[in-house]
Amino acid sequence: MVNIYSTTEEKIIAAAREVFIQKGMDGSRMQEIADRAEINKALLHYYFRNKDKLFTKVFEDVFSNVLEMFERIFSTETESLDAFIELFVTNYINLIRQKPFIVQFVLHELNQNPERVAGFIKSSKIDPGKIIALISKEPENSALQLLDPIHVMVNIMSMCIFPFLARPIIKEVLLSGSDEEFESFLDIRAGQVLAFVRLAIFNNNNPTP
Amino acid sequence: MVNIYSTTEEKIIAAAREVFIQKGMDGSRMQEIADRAEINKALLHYYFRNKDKLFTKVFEDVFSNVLEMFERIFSTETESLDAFIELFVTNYINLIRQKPFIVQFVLHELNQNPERVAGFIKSSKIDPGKIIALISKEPENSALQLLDPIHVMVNIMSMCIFPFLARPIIKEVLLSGSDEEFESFLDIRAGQVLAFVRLAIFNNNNPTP
DNA sequence: GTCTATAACCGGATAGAC
DNA sequence: GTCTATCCGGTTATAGAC
Repeated sequence: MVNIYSTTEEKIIAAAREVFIQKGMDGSRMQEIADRAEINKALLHYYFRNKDKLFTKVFEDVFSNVLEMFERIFSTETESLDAFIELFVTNYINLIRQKPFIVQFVLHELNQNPERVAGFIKSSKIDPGKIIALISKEPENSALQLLDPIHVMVNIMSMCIFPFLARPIIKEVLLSGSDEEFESFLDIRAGQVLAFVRLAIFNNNNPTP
Repeated sequence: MVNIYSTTEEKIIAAAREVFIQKGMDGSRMQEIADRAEINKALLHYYFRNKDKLFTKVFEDVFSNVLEMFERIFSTETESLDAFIELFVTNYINLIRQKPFIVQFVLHELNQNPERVAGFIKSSKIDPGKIIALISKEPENSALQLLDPIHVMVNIMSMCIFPFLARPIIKEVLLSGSDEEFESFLDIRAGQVLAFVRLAIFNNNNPTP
């Protein structure tokens, strides 16, 4: 719930985040946000003139979390493609695991408002060209000569993100329904993805020495 | 748009599907559905007592599309794991490409109403155990001894579905923004996923003879 | 079955006191 | 800054004629 020691504005944002994430922009009610922030509705409008501005604020806060992590990863110097992929996969899965709601929230907004989200990414310091280049210059004996670097990039992202979106299906249908089992699934997820990718593109399962 | 030769009920469902898919349950207006079906609002309530019942009807129709395809795939006898994966990947990507809206729609409902969707799947003839078993009994020299079959299954599904969810990001950030380029991306997607999976689990890129 | 008109309600937003 | 009270537009849903 909402920390009672924070300022009113922080309480509002925290409450709004909870509600917006769970119900989406259209499904959320200003009344519910006010209740959860333990203030009244009028005060919401005092701090953020209307629902749309409040939503935008919350979205930008949440999305900047993702962007910062990406920027951190993309600006880390790595000695090899393998090292970069390891960095990417482990950090990404870790972040999402800590804040699983992010994925759904961003994806929903992505489809309501594609230009806005794409704009955010483009105006960040993230440069996917860097990895595409890294992948492209792998030695000729590697499997990467058969694969399009962009598809490889998409493959890696897919495997990191998708399980969090399909959580209920994985939990109920592939596993046997318990939360603990899904957590165990996540415990080994990064390792499994990494092994899968290494087998596909380096033909072995060894990290670069 | 809506076929003028269909019955009123069909027109309503077609119109409702368009609107619900684009705006979600909460974002949709009965008025817009009525306009698009070229009838008036009262008639909506005559055929489907309320918005919720109409939504449920539309969702069940759409979701049964996916289920039928899965059931078809899962009941096809294949001679090898490789053949099964090829069947799965190509059919799945094909279906989604024809009806890209399905993914987002199902995923949204999945998170609003996890039990319902999981229930649908469970009560279908789909048995993921069959593939898990197929994967598990691969020869000992295969890479599959290193990988958890469930994760392999999730990997394959992720790579098929995710691109349709992240479409705007792939289009704007990884490609250079044109729809044609995204379509070309999709043209080779099934082949790329298949090659990636084969490299990972069979150590080569050859279909079973 | 289909329509017009309207009831009933809900939710975002504002006025104005403190 | 925070509250109570209220307005007002929009949306679902129904009544009732044809």
